[in-house]
Amino acid sequence: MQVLLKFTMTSSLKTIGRVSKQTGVNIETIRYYEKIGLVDAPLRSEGGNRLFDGENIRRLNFIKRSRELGFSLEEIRALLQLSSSNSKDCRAAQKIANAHLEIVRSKISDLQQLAEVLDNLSAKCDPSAPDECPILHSLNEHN
Amino acid sequence: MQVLLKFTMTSSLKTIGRVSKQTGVNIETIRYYEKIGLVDAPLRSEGGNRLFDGENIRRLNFIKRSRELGFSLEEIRALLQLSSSNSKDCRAAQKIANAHLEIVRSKISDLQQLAEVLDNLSAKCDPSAPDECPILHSLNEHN
DNA sequence: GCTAATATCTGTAGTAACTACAGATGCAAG
DNA sequence: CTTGCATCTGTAGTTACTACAGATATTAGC
Repeated sequence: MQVLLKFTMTSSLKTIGRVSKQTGVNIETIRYYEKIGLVDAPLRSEGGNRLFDGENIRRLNFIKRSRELGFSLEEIRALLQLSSSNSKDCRAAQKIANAHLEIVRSKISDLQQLAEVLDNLSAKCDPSAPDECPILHSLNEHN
Repeated sequence: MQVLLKFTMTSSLKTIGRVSKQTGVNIETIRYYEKIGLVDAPLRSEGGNRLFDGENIRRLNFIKRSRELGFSLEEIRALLQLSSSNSKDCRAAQKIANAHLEIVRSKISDLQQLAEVLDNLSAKCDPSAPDECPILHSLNEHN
């Protein structure tokens, strides 16, 4: 009890709702990250509510930013390890980022081809012509 | 039995394995499509094995091509309806395709931004510098 | 101090579009 | 007629969450 008071004075622990608002990570998602061991379990109040310290929050922000860059949770798990290890292995981090970049680039290329095909199909459509729709036709017949 | 024989003579029914190879749709996936009602249940042999006719196979090809264009199963469900309705509603098909095209374009744009950020981060990396990795740094600090 | 309202808790089930089994049959070839 | 491959059903796993239900915790107002 006294220990807890000391803590709140020096490091201002926050409830999950506040943390969620501050980091932009959904409450359920925070609990999910804890469940799969992506973040450490935070302290608890007497009644059992989670209380997050600055380090907990920093990690959530790290994850949030990484997700925004499209990293998978497993990639993030690796990045978090690199980040917290004292070696700060830049080479390893770069490797993960480059592998991810490759995937992103190949997705872009796939989607660009898709967009072109779809665009062509749609352009050929003449809604006033009652007979055959080029889109449905193309899906029905093999190229 | 006689009916079945007649059928096999005129329309050459195929087992799921053959159909899978012919269409490139996985066996389990074919069964899955049947389960969710995306394709009709095919005929069955006396022993209970599925036997696919030409129409079954045409539908699977339609779905395969649509998936390759990135349509969701629900979009495909609608396209299949349009395709089999006697109206052949081109306007409706074009609407689905255009909506899909929009999504694809916005994904491309998102991914391009991602690629740029990742590329910048990776480029700034100097693996020989032992101290701070720009990637990890960027993920740790808020922009 | 007490009550009402709000926040949080755990645990489970649902999402999309499959894939991967296990254990039981079907079927075709030798 | 047996051996072996193909199929069958049904269930659980995948990714990264989200959405409950029903039970407590906490806080604000009186």
